[in-house]
Amino acid sequence: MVTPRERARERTMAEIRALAWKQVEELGAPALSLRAIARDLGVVSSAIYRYVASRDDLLTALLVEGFSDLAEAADAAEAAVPADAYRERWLAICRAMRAWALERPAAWGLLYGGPVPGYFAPQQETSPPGTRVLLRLAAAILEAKAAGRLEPKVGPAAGISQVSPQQRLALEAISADRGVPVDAELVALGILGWTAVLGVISSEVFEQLGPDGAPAVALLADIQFESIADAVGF
Amino acid sequence: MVTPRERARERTMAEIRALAWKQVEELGAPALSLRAIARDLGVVSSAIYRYVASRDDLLTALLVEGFSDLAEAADAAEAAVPADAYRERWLAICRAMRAWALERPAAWGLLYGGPVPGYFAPQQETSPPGTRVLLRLAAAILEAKAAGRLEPKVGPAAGISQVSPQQRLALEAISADRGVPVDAELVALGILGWTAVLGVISSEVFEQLGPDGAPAVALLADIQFESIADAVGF
DNA sequence: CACAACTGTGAGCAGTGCTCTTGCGGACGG
DNA sequence: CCGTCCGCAAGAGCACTGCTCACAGTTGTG
Repeated sequence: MVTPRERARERTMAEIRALAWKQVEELGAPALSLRAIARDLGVVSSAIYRYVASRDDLLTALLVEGFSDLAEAADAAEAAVPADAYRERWLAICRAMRAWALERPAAWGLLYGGPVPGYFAPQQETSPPGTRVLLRLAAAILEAKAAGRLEPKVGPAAGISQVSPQQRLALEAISADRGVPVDAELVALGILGWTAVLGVISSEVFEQLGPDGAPAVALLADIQFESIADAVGF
Repeated sequence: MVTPRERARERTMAEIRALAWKQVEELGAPALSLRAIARDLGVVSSAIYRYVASRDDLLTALLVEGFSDLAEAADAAEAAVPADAYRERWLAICRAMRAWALERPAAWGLLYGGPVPGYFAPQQETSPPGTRVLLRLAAAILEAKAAGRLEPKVGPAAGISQVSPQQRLALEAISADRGVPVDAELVALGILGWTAVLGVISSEVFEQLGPDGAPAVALLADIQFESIADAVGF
């Protein structure tokens, strides 16, 4: 039983989220203003607090929504690739992440940029959607490994350097927490890939390569993903 | 001829910058408040504007100072390593960057995190100090290559994938702009290393790996630098 | 129908960046 | 040595922010 009131409330909530995204994408995450949303909504400023407890509360909601949206884009891209084309699955996710980030740079900044001042994300809420993409990438690596189709080119997994015993213990404990027991070398490899991908995308989105560095990163993005895939061993 | 007045002014300026850094490191970059600085300085709020034109102006000054400080830390670390130990030079810079970032997380966020809302860095001012570290890393690669001591393990430079003709043209134009003509494969490799290093450090500093992901990244940071060095071909 | 829950109003507090006018005091030229 | 002038600080003020609270109106329900 859904009353008209509930329907109206839900519509208002959706409108608030939409306006909030608009603000974030136009002016950046910390410029998010509840009063401005109220104005756009044609309502007095204090009325907003009937719908959202605080600015941080709204920010958390956006964060969760953003992570979920990104994860769904990645999932969709991955689903379009045969399950046994491990490298292509991994690359498809990377490319989907990049496309999403370029389409919504401020949203990417909200998710993976520096922390918003004074705001600390409640990890119990943001963590599940926030790790979805990472887990998909990890799954591609694990499945490739299980199928004997992974030949890492760098790091300990390639036999170049070594994971110390303490590191091994700590890493295996962490992956066991996640429910998927894997060996330390693979965890190291997965995290290397993840951080490298984040670095590639963030460098492009945040324009961290000096004046005319941006076009270079743009040109190279796909080559970089391929290179990381090489390194991981696909 | 330096008047006492100028000395006093310079002292006040330095104090303002110090207080500003303190605020940035305690509360984050966008929480930087000129009024708060004035309070700490024991002066009325408007007096600050005798020293700094605007909040953005101060932010730019901090940005330049931060980049320079980081670059000097990196230079010092590199100088402690023999010039022909290319891999170690490159690793020393990476480790210095990470140490600096962990020591001053908010400062790292200011330099390499998402852009501060509403603030657009004047690239002509921030770019020269901002690219110093990148150029040092690039120099290590170039010199290693010249000495015949570089064997890339991934990407086009390893012959795995290819740089398209248009990409080659664009990349060589860009590196020519910088004054150092190098071939496209090396540029791709250098940028790959740079973005990967940024990704590793930012992931750790910004805690982007979920709840207990941070310790894993911390444990792995050095292994990741080694792996990236492997990939680049040191 | 009456009561209760929900929604919107407007005033108000404390904080922000930034501008403007006013006045003080040290530095400098005659 | 004195008067002028300029650098500095003060304080009021504008427009904005998040957030709270007492109040009024509307709507749903026992």
